Amino acid sequence: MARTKSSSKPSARDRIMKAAADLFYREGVQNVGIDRVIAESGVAKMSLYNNFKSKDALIAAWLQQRDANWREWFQKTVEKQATDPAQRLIAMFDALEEWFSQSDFRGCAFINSSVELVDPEHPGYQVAIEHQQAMFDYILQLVNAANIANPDTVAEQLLLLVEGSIVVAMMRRNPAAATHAKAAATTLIQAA
Amino acid sequence: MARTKSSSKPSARDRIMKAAADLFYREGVQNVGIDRVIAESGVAKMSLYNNFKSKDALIAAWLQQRDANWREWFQKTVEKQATDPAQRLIAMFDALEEWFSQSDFRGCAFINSSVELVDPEHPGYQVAIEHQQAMFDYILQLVNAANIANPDTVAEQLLLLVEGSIVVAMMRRNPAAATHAKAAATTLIQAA
DNA sequence: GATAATATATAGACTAGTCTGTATAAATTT
DNA sequence: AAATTTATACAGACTAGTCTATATATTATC
Repeated sequence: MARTKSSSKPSARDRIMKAAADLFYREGVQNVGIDRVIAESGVAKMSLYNNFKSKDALIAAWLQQRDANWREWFQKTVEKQATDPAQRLIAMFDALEEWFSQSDFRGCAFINSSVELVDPEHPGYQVAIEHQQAMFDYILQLVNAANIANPDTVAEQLLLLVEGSIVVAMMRRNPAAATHAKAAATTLIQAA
Repeated sequence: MARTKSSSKPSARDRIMKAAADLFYREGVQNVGIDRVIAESGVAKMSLYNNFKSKDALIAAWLQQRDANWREWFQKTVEKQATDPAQRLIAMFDALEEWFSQSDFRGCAFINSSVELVDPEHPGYQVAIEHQQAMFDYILQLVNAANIANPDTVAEQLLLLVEGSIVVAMMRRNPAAATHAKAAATTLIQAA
């Protein structure tokens, strides 16, 4: 966290990012106004607009940061559970279940934001697409390392299970979707 | 469509429902204001509030109608393509591909609306959950008819492929997710 | 068939509040 | 003293929903 040199309190930018992260994820980018973000972060409105040129820019910055943080958490959680690539593919769904079980789980920030933003040209939508692509790339990398036949096809299939389980877990508010996705993934990997 | 006896023009309620269906699906329930709906439907504001007690009620009514219409289309499309239950399960993904390929495809109205509405207690969110449950019930019915072992588990897995392919097709604006889901479904059904 | 009663639809002003973004001046920090 | 951050006010557009009053149909009664 960037801090001002001698002060003990995080910079305005960091406080804004933290408040935006909480509020945007919990209630959605369109349901949270700029006034809520500045109230929660305890920052003046002009400090927000000095650090971000618009709300859309703040949304994009939040999604960029969340993409980095979330994928780092996901990959670390997967990789500490197994070393074998095929087992790591399965471990993805244990990581997902852990995520789904968190009390503040409210689905995928990137799916949610693309729904809310509507316009694929929105900078935040672009980050969301890149996040999904990064997830695919990670899965593909594991599939390749596991020497599975038709790696691209299998990676696409596993991506569907990941995204599908997120959506189902969110709507039902029930993490069990991860268990079903794990079983399906096991079958698909064994068949390939 | 309900019409007044001698007039040729649809009732105000029908015009509102049609305009709401177009706008809400295309741009999302939170991005479309009541004024847009009345402008598009050519109806007075009071006609809207005489027919629906609030915007939230209109959203719920739209989702109810879309649930009925969409599932009727889906099941008919599936069932005219095959009579064998196992083949019908696979045909679901051909129907999805047809849907994904429509130029106005913008994902699942029920996933999208639950994201936008946030609150699970919102009447529209409830309809969305019921829609997903109805999709599960339909899949389970076909799985049972096909005499597949562990029908509940397999139905859950196929639901993940359905929902996952919708989300991926939406974000990428590419219907190919249906093809991958179809291949995965074939594998899962054969394995069971 | 003419008239009266009822329901529905209309236009548009209006309330009271939200939204993003800007401007300004005082207070604080370096 | 200079730069940053603060609080506050402001602009202008948008939000859901209410209200009144007029107009047009449909239906019921005579």
